[in-house]
Amino acid sequence: MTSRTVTLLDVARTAGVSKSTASDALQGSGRVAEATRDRVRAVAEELGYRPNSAARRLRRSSTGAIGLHLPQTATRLDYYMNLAFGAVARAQEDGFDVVLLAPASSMGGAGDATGPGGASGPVASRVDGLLVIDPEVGDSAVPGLLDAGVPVVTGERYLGPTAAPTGAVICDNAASLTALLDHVTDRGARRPAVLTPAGTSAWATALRATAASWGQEHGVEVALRTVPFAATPGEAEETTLALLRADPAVDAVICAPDGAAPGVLRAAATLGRTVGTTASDRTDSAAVSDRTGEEPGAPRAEAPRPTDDEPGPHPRTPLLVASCVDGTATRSAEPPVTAVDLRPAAYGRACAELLCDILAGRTPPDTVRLHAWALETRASTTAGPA
Amino acid sequence: MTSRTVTLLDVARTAGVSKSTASDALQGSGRVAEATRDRVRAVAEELGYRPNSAARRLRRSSTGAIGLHLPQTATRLDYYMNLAFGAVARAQEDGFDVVLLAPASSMGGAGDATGPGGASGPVASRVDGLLVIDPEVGDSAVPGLLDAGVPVVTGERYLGPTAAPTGAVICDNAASLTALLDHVTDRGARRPAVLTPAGTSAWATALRATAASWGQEHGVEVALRTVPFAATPGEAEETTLALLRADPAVDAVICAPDGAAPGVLRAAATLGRTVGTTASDRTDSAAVSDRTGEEPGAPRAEAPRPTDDEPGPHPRTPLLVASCVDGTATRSAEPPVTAVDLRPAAYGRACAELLCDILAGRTPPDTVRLHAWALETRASTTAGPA
DNA sequence: TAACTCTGCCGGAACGTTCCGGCAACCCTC
DNA sequence: GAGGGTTGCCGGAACGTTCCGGCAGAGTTA
Repeated sequence: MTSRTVTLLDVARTAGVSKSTASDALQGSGRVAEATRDRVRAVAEELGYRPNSAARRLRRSSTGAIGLHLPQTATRLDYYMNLAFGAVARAQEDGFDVVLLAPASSMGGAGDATGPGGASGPVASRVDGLLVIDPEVGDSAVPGLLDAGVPVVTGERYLGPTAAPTGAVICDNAASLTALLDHVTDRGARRPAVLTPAGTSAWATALRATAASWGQEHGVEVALRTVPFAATPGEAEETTLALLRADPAVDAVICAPDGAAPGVLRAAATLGRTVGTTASDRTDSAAVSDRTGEEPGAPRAEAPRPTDDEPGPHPRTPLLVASCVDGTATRSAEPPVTAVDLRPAAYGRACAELLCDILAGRTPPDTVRLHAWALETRASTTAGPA
Repeated sequence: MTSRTVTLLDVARTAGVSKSTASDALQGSGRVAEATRDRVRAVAEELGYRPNSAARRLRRSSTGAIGLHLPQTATRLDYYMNLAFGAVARAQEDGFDVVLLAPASSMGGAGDATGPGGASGPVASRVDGLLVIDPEVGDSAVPGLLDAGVPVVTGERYLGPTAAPTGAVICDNAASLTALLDHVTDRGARRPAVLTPAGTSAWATALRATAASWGQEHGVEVALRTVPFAATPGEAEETTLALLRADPAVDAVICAPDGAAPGVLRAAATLGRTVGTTASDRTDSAAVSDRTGEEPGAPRAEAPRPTDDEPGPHPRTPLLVASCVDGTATRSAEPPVTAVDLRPAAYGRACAELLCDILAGRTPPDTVRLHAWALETRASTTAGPA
């Protein structure tokens, strides 16, 4: 247990070889006899040799890290948290660290010559590549990142003017919203509504376009309302209340942002609209009660679903509810909400993988890959008998 | 616009000084005439000089980055997202990058000698310091991080056996839960319950201890139930249902994990328990309706609160609901839930700041700082008129 | 055996920075 | 006008790696 950090030279000396040979042996480069290689490896292991990453990076002129930029508005979405950790896991496999970029960061162009005590250099000198997730045209940090001089992979395309081509992992958002609309019409909806996301991300843009075009193609009038990119339940509730009051014939609401979906459910409850296809079949509440109600003496409150015996002005058709993004909110809502699972962790992993492939030269820097989504059908659009 | 990257030597030559002087001029170190300093700075700016971080780090033997470890179970909590970005913002001010550590990562001890294509070195050689947030005793990654050989700041204390002392930013969780219990009893609760978090984090441990001791000190019997560290609404709902059925006298539920609070509300609704002190005063729903109900012709559904005209077995006292952590879930619940705002962004910032101070030698490595919380009183524990 | 081609290993030069010691020149002061 | 202090600048040596060119020696061929 030496106090000094053990260097490659120490390993080489102990193994009785030169540092070049030691390096080659450990790296697998150069020509080294198998016996020598094994010996050096053993010595390195025994001495607890840890390559100095700074030295290695200096020599190889690579930083061993990739930057991750997330939409600043999205701080509160667990979606991005999962995505981030997916990216971290994949990047680690190629030996890359993931550094979290501050939303305000960037400075890609030739601007500030690193002030006295100032922040370390520009992003280009600190990372080998960049992951830019759901880039918004309005995000001032994005253009600087896109031509920072390092390979970039965007999660969803960047719709603004762009100089250099970038890699991208994209989702077929048109297809997923179409699937959602098809699903609710299959389930009987005659007049669906879509709460489309505001903003200039490719995701939001595609959803708005699809929401508008799907109706024309199917001869169905689709009601449209816009909600913030990362809408809160309150905002969705407000919008849904206004929507359903203005147009009581609406029988399905597709809420794009996942976190906001509970708001749609609350609005439905307020207006006395049953959620799901056939209210009579719904036994979710009973199922929950059964699971927890093993204590025999407990007053088995036959509590009515808030939406059951509804004394509203006039009977209404049930309301189907779905979301374009799956997440904790949709999964754990009551009833659970049908949603498109974008599989954020896998998505982050795919982005990191593409970037790693580009950095390793395994694929061209403008490669575009498709990320698969999955429709999670839940009680909010089905009878869901237990 | 030279294609070659411009180095310090280029700057020095152009400015007509030696590289030493150029370095001193830009760093503010050494003795340099003011005129020279300005000239070098100007040249550097003009040439677009960017210091090579790898070289700098090699020379200074510092990496310019700090690692951030988050509880693996907490991937879905926006709390940690906010905390992370707070830390990033603060770290940036001292020129540090924040690298996101994979939950499975670590490898602090002398174990694996960086395999051929393997991940880059151990965490100690990649970062100058570590931020370990809400360390759980059961987290296998934590011990390795704590004695990785670099300064560590923990967010909340680590309760396991620890070799080297670390810095810490802590919250007075006992005080915050006490405040919550005092608050609900002030508001009339006679028999509060606490849904304590499972796990071995300092936060969870302190809450459990306080929940148990507060009752004794106040001569009040506090009902206790344990829920997962990052419980879902469904889990909280189930637990609350069981709790309220077993003990209908419970008139306040304090749910430790923020994301789970809506589940308590759902359980209350199911059992026909009004949430808040005086149900008759509640006008939240109407307020929402007013805001959205501009359209005059819209059928102004006089939808009853699901919890109003309650046909439950027998009349019940209203239920107060609160949470030990504030977040999107508590803020946007219906009604909004009183919670302790741990101010995660500021917390992350405080952790990063302490680590920066330690790394800069501005404070001893075992410094402990207190982070202030704030009680956010909301409708779930008040009459909340409008 | 001379002329080759491999194989296995090594020396040394980078990579771009920081920092220490030194060296002129200048300014005091007696 | 010699001694001592200060100021401004410089040369060079690290830091720990990778990688290129080269060099012995063994094996192969003529």
